Amino acid sequence: MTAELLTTLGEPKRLQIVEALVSEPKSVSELVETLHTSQPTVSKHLRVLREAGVVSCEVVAQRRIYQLRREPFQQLDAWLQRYRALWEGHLDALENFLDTEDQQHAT
Amino acid sequence: MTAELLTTLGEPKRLQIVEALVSEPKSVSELVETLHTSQPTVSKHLRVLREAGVVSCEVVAQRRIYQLRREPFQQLDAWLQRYRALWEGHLDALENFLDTEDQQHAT
DNA sequence: AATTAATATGCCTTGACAGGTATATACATA
DNA sequence: TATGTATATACCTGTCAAGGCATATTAATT
Repeated sequence: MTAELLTTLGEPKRLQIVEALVSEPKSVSELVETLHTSQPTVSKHLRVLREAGVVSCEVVAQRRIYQLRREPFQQLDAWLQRYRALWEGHLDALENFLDTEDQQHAT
Repeated sequence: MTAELLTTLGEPKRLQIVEALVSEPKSVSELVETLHTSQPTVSKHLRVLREAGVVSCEVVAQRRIYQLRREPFQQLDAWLQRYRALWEGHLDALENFLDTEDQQHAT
C-alpha cells in the first residue's frame, strides 16, 4: 500500500538519506557523515528503507553501497496522477475560492 | 518541509480520508460513514490534515465541508520531479542490474 | 590467527501519536 | 428557551517507533 511508503519517506532522517542518495549511491559511513548521526541509527533507517523497497544495497568488501530504486518513486508518481486533476483546470469557482481564502492553519 | 506532508499523508486513516475527498468535498459525518470510525477520530485526523494544509474547510450551518487543497499535491509533484531522472533512461547498467536483481526485502 | 574496519542487530528507554469515551461548542428548529 | 444535530476538544491509555549504547557479524589486513 501507499501509506507505508509515505510514512517510510516521511521520517526526517530517512528523507535526508533519500535526498543524499539522489545524486549518487553512497556507503553507510558516507551517510553517517552526511547526517551527523550515529552509525546504528543510520543502519536502522536503511533497513526500513530497504524493506520498503526504497533503496537497494550492493556489497563491496566490508562496505555496503546503498542506492535508490525506481519503483517506489514511480509508484508515488502514479498515485499522484489521480490528484493532478486538482490543479489542471478542473476546479470550479467555489473550490478556487476555498483553496486560496479559506485555509485554516490552526495554531 | 516535505517530511511533515509525507507523514501526514502516510497515516492510513488519513490517507483514506484524502482518497475519499478526491472525488468530491464531504462533510465530517459522511467521512465517518466511509471510514467506519468514530467521529472524534475523524475530526482529529481532519485537524491534522488541515494544519498540514492538505484540506480546507467550509462551514455550512452545523456542517463542515472538507475538501482537498492543491498546494500539497503540487508540492509533492515538484519534489518528485527531482527523482524522475531515476526512471527516465538515466540508469547505467549497474544500476539497472541492482534495481531488478538485488533488492532485499528482508523478513 | 589476531587485529582493525564496516556494518548490522539487540536491548532499553522515552516520546509521540492514535483511538476511545465523555464532554464542550455551535448552530438550527420547535 | 429547550432540544436535537453536527463537530470539536480534553483526558486517558496503549502502542509503536526512534535513538543510544553495547555487541555481534563479516570482511580485509598484517
